[in-house]
Amino acid sequence: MTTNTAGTRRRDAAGTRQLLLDAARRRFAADGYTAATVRDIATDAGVNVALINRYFTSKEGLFEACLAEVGDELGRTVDDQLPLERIPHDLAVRLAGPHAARHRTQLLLLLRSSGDEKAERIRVDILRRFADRMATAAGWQPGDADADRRMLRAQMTLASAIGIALLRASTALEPLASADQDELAEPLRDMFSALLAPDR
Amino acid sequence: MTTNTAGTRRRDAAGTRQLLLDAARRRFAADGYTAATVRDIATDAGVNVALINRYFTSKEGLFEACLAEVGDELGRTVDDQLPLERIPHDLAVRLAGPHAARHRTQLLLLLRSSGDEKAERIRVDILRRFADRMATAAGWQPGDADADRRMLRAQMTLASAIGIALLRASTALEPLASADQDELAEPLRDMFSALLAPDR
Amino acid sequence: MTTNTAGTRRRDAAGTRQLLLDAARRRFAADGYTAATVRDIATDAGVNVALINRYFTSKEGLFEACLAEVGDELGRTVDDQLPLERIPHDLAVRLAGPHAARHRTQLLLLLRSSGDEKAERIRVDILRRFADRMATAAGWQPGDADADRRMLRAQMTLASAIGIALLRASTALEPLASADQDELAEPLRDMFSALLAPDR
Amino acid sequence: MTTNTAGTRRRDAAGTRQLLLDAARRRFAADGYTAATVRDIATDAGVNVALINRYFTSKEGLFEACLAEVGDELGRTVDDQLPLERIPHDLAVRLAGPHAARHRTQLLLLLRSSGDEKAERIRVDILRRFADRMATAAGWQPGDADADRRMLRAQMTLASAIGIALLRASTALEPLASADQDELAEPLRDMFSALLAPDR
DNA sequence: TATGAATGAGAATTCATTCAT
DNA sequence: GATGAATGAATTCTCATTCAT
Repeated sequence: MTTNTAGTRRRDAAGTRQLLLDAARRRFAADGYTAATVRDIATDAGVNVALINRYFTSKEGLFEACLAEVGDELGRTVDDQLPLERIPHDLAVRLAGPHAARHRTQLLLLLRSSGDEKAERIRVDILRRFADRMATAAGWQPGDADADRRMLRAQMTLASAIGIALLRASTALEPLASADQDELAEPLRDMFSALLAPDR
Repeated sequence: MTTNTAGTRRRDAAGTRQLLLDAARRRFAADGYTAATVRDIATDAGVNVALINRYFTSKEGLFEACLAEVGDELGRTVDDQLPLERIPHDLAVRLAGPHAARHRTQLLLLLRSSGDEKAERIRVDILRRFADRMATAAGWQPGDADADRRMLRAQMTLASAIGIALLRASTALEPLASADQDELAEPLRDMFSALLAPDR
Repeated sequence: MTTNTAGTRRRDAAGTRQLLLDAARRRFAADGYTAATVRDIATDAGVNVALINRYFTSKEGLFEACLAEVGDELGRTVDDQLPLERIPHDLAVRLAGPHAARHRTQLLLLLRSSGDEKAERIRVDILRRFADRMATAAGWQPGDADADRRMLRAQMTLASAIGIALLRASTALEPLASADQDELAEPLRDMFSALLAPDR
Repeated sequence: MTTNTAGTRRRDAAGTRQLLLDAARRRFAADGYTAATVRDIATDAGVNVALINRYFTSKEGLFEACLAEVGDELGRTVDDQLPLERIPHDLAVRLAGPHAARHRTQLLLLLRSSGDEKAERIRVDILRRFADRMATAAGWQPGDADADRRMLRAQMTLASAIGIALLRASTALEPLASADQDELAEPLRDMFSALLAPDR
């Protein structure tokens, strides 16, 4: 039975919703959509399973809500004006900084597919927006010559970052799995400038 | 499907086994371990479901066999002596060349986890061996100074490649999803030399 | 919905109770006991679900209360002295007259079973009393010769009437479903006199 | 575990299908669509629940199959040429004859609704066909003057018969519930001739 | 009185696996 | 070797009900 520290039932809809979102994001990111069960998520959240359907209609709905939340967070945290030089460091913080656990789920979720069309649209939108910002940080404009090739590079950069996050999270591959923020920063810097600033 | 003159399926254990392995690899790579159903796999292979358990004991066993096969293939195809300069091109071929469909499943499978410990061990072994070869191609030796930092770079390179493969396969993100071999080759070259040959 | 000047629902236990009874009767009659959900009923009544348990203890209790109310209404409206000749017309009014919607639920409810023993007893009592009144209207006395055969006829008459009500309500079977009061009256007259006045 | 008399698993798809259909018809007829559970049905049939989905896709599908089967049976057994005089007797046999249990479920099923559109269409079709045959037995032709009024009478006759079947089956209302074939035949005769042969 | 958050039992359905043929 | 019928565990979701406010 779900009890808060006082031993009484929690009665805070918004709080419960958020507990579910947090637990779901972790589970979906770590196990993938299908392998994550609503029961696991509810247990992690310390909340009754039925509340998932109450608040999010269905498992699909919960997944969409997770994606939407990640979209919002990335929209807020990834600053348009972040200069190119800061991006590798920013990503290293994301991958291995003090709040890596939460940040990493943002990236991982972008690789998790539920098969549902609506969720898929949200996911691709986020990826596209994220890549756009990288391109912008690299000083590229939509109308530039070679805009398409540059966008490809931005997307490859993003894909690489997510791939690194995924391999770090899901695989006991050393030294990658345990590399700390500083160890990651240097190669990331090399990689990013090679991809996003090839001409300099 | 292989049929004899009587029109019935040939009773060919090895052939049936291989049909299942091929179908399973595609499904596991595309859908992930949990989302791929043995029924789908058997149907794709044009074979009775029960044969999966007969030949591979369980779904787990089938997954392990797929991984093992990928390990063998990579062991054979990734040449020890492949010079560093050829690796980006080789990878571009893998990602977008004429047999990309089959090659890509090799990479994707390396990100698919079943939760089973034995499969996990196989998977990590393959990844490690793969990264080792890249490091070797970069001219690094196990005993070198900075061997650890270099191994990290090799693993990040591998992770990036897999991330690109995954995003291409699972997401309608253009232009990345449809980029052809030549379009991929150039940025891959930049990225690989930045990661594997930072000093030159 | 009854509201006071402050715009909040009037706190009127009796009124709320009645809103629930009305909504429940409609739902139980239309959908059957199991298919009718307490949430649907509460929503129809414009009332909080929990009040069903507060006022009627349980869904069972609400169903019993509906039946009891129907029993009361039929006891009041079906006049002992109603002459045989008026019964078909009375029934036609019930089935297709201006207040048919509400009247029909009375009949339909008599066919809806919850499986609960107490409700079942109420239901059978109502049916028996209803059939008794028909027999009485036909001029029969409990002690008559052939009392049993006559009671059987009265019950068959009742069953027929309910069957017609049910088929009209639940099935798009034309012309039965849309027949109006006058169209129903004539055949009902024939049927009733054949069953209840076979000797004349 | 389901075993036949020999203690071995049954391996007869058609037989198992039929066991499920029989059990389902009884349950649906007796309890209604919603109240009947697939688990009950499977247990009655002595068969694993999952086979319902295997053979009928869903509970809905099973219900449709039951209706379709009833439609076929009624199509075969209700003879076009059955003279009017035989119908009441035929119905008495159906309601209270030696195989009443099975026959009665045919009628009851025609009052059970699942809410599914397809099932509803099947149900109405059967009712219409059944009423048509009664009208034909009464010597009526589609083009007759008053065809509509006569069809109404045929449908009311059918509704009455079903109402009697339902009240007999679902309610402990004596003497109706226990009346035997002969006791039912006489009033049925009166009722049917009053409705279907009002002019003679 | 009324509300709505929370719960637990039970529903239908899916799926890997086993077994008889 | 191959087939497909049968099984049981697990999954998502619904629903009546209880509880804190």
